[in-house]
Amino acid sequence: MELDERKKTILQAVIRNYLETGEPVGSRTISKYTDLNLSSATIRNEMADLEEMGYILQPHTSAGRIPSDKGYRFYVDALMQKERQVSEMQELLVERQEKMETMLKQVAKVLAANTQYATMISAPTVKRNKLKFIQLSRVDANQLLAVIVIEGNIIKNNILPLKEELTDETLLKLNILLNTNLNGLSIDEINLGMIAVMKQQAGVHSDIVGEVIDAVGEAIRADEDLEIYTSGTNNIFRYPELADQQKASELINTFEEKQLLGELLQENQEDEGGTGIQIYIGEEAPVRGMKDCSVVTATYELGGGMKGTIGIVGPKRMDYDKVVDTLRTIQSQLDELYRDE
Amino acid sequence: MELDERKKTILQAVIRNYLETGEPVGSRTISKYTDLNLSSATIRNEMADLEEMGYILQPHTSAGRIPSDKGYRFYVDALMQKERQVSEMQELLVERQEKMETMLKQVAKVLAANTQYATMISAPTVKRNKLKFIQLSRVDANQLLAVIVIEGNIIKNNILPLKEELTDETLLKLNILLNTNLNGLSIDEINLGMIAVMKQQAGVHSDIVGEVIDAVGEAIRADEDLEIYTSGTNNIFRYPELADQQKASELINTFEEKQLLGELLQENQEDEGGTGIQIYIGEEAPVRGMKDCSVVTATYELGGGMKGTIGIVGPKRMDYDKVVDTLRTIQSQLDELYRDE
DNA sequence: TATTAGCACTCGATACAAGGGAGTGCTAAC
DNA sequence: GTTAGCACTCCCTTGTATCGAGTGCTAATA
Repeated sequence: MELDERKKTILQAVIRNYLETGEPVGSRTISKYTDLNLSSATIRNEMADLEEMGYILQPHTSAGRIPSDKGYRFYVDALMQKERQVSEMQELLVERQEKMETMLKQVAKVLAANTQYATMISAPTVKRNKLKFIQLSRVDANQLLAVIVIEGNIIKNNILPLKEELTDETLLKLNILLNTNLNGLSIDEINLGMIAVMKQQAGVHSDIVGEVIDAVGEAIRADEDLEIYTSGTNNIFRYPELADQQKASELINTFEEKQLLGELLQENQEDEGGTGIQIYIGEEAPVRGMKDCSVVTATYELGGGMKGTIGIVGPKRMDYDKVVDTLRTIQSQLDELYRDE
Repeated sequence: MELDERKKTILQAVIRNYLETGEPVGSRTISKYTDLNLSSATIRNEMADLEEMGYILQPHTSAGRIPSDKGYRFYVDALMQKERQVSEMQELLVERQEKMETMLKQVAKVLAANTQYATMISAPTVKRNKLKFIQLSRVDANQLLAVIVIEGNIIKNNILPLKEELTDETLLKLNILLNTNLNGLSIDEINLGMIAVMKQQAGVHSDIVGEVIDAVGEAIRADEDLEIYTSGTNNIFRYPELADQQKASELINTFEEKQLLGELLQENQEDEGGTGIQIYIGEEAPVRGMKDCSVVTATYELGGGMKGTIGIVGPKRMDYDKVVDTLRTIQSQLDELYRDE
C-alpha cells in the first residue's frame, strides 16, 4: 500500500502532536487538530492502516498512537519543513577564543542551553592539515622540546628525552632538516619512508639524530584520539522516556566514555556537497545505549580544511526542525568566525 | 550528656550496619549485632538518647534509625578504624604517561572503578612552579609563537599577533631578555613591576617589544582556571538515595560544570604535615548540590611542588575506610611514580 | 538502679478491588 | 466513502485492608 496524501497529513499530525506533548495521540485529537474535517471514526480507520504499515504504533490497546522509528524517518525525510524562515536566525553568542578548546566547549554549552538537549562536539582533525613549522630547542642537558605548529595554528609540543647531549650545531642542523623536509606536508603524508630518508640525510649523527627524528615523527602522529567535548548531559532528565535510571545511567556513561561517541562523530565527515547534516533515529545511531534517542550531527569547517562534527542527542521526539535549524546557524557562524584563516 | 562507651559502641554498630545495608537499623538488629548482650529494649532506650543528642534520627516513627550528619562526623573523627592493615594495599594500575592529562584521566577512572563512587581530580597547579625556559619564534611574517616551559615539564604556548615585523636580531634579543629576567622565577613572582622593568630594558624597541612582553605575561598568568577531570559520574545511580531525578540531575550538572568543583578541590591544598585527606559530610562540602553526599579529598604531590587534589563523591553512607585507604594508596603511588623529577 | 519482657501503637509498604476515562475496533446506517 | 453509536480494553487513580518492622512505655525482675 502506498501512502496517499491524506495518510501523510494524518501521519504528520500525529507526529507533530506527539513531538509537542509526548503523549500518545488519539483519533479525536487528530480529527480536531487537522483541517481535513473528518470524524474521529475515519481517522481511526486511517490510523489502523498506518499502524499496519508500520509508521505508528500503540503502546497498549486503548491508548493513542505514537510514531515508530519508521514513522520518524518518514517525517524527517519527507514531511519536515525543509525551508525554514531564515529571519529568526538568532545569534548564538559564540565568540572566537584564543584557544580552540575553549571555543569548542562554549559551542557545546551554547547549543545545549539553546536546544535543551545533550550536545557533543569533536575537535577538528588535523591529519590533512599542513605542517607550518617545527622547532626543536634544548630545555636542559638531556631534554629536548619539540614544538610543532600546524595550519590553523594548532600547536603540539613534546618533551623528548636525550641519551647524549647535542651540540648547538647539531640542533641547528636538525631544525633545518626537519623544516625543509616536512614543512608544507600534511600529517597524512608523513610516513615512515620519509623519516627513513631524513635519517639518511642526517649523515654522521644518524644514530642520535635518528632517535630524535623518530620521536618527532611519533609526536606528530600520536594524537590519534580525537578530542570530544560534551555539554548538557543532564538535559536528558527533561524527557521522561530517557530519565529512568537504567537508561539515564547508560546514556551518561556513554557521554563520559567519550571514545564511544567517536564513531558517531566521525562517520559522515566525508560527504561533500551536502549540508553536512545527518539524522539518526533510534537504532540507526552506531552507538549502543542510544537506541531510545535520536541524534543529529553536523559537520563544521573552520577554514583550512579543518573539519569537526557537532552532535545533538535527545529523545526521538526531539524538535528536529529546530535542531537542524540551530545546527545550520552554528555552522554558518563558525564558518564566518574562522573564514579569514 | 556525654557519650559513654556503651553509647559509642551502639552508635558505631548502627552506623556500620547502615553503611552496609542502606536500610534504617532497628534495636533488635543491634541487640544481636554487637557483643554487648543487651536486649532490644535496652538498646531502644540508648537509641532514644542518641537520637536526642542528635547522632541518629528516624526517617519516620516506627522505622529504625539512620545516622545524622553529626553521627557520621563522629564516626569519621572518632570511631573509624584509623590504622588499616597495609597488607592489602593493592596496586591500582596507574602508569606514568607522557601527557599529564592522560595520566590524570586514568587516575580518575581507576578510582571510580575501584570505589564505585564518582571521582574528580584537579591538575596540579603551577603557580608556584618555576619557569624553566621561554622561547619566542617566528611562525610567519606577522605571528609569533611563544613557548613557555615550567618546572615539571608543563608546556604552554601562545600565538601572538604582530603589528610590525621583527628582525631576527630583535627576536634574539627578546629571547635573551625574557630568559635572563624570568628564568627561575615562579609564576607567582612575576608581577607587573617586573614587566615594566623589562620593557625599559628593551630600549629602542620598547614599543614593539612591550607588546610582546605583555602578551607573554598574559600567557603565563592566563591559565588561572584549573583543569578538572571527572569519572564514574554514573556510579551515583548505584545509590538509591542519590538516584532520583532531582538529585541525580543536580549532581550530574555539578560534575559537568567543573568550575563548581574548583572550590572544593582547592580548599585544603594548604595544610602541611597532615595526610592531606579531608572528609566533608553533607552540607559541609562547599558545593551546592552535594548536600546529600559525602566527599573525601586528598592532596597529591608529583614532586617539584606540583600539587593537585583528588576528590571522591558518594552517598553519605560511603565506605569511608575503604575510600581513605584507596586515596592513601594512590597518593603514595603518584609520589613514587614522579619522585625522580 | 539498671535491665528486660510484654504490649499497644504507629506508619510505611503491599496487595487488591472499584471506578473513571481515554481510546479503540466494529457494525450498521447515511 | 464517511460517520454515529456502542461495547470493550486497559491504564491510572483512589480507597481500603492487611502485614510487619519497629517503637515507646509500663511493670516486673535481678
